Amino acid sequence: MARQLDPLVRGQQIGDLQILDHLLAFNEQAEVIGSRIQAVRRIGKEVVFELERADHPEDDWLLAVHLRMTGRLIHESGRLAEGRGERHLRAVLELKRGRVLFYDMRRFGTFRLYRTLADALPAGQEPLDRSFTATRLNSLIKGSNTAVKVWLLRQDRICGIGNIYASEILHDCGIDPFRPAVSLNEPELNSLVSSTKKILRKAIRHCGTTFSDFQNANGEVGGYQRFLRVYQHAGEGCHSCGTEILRAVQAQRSTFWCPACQR
DNA sequence: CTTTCAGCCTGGGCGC
DNA sequence: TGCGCCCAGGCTGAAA
Repeated sequence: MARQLDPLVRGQQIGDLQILDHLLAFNEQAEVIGSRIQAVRRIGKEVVFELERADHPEDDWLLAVHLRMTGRLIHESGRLAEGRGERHLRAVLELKRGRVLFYDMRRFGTFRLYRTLADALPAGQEPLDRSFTATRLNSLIKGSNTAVKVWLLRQDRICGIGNIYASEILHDCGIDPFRPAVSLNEPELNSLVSSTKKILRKAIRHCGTTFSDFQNANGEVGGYQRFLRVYQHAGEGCHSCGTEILRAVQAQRSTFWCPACQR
């Protein structure tokens, strides 16, 4: 989403920011209006608009949008999209040319203004950085007995892995989601790192996963769902071995796995 | 420190 | 048609 928004809004001045949903609890519109969007990028799980303010060019403030479950940012130039209506429209970012609309059915999404880049950076390791290695993963796990699937969702350790990809990553590297994180040996840590990078890169390449209402910046659906091997495939045969895919609940989230492939 | 749980919201889908 | 339940790319705070 950040990748698609960037060329559409880069360099444009923010004319207005309308917060339509009080649950967003964002009241720093005055700080944002009038600044220029230098770039849009992803930091952790947030879509971040890097801002440049004419009166304080040395500051690099950042408007960060966390989409949570159902949030989406849709760019529109010219007339309003037909059919979409105002139903779940929560905020509008008015630009010189066009606007960015924030829709969020479940209203879990957040807007935040960071005053420094350091404030915007999450505590967890960025999994697509070169610095994410088996050695680094081992030191992050640091003896944790937490089930590896649950551990992968800890944003203060690794940032950016969500519930779909946690299951997909573990299936890809053949690791049982219930294994304590600390129990992984060196070859397993290595393959977990490479599967994490492989699955996340592929998902980004295909613009994410659509199974209900996810859309990208152009209001189009993602394309990764056809690559899902276990997520929401309970009861079907494993793509690799034919064994029935199982579903269980770990930490109030669904886990999907193949009991034969994943040890 | 850990794990579990309710809660935040809205809606789709299912069985009765 | 309605009702109750389960489920949903996330995360927080309280309790155990």
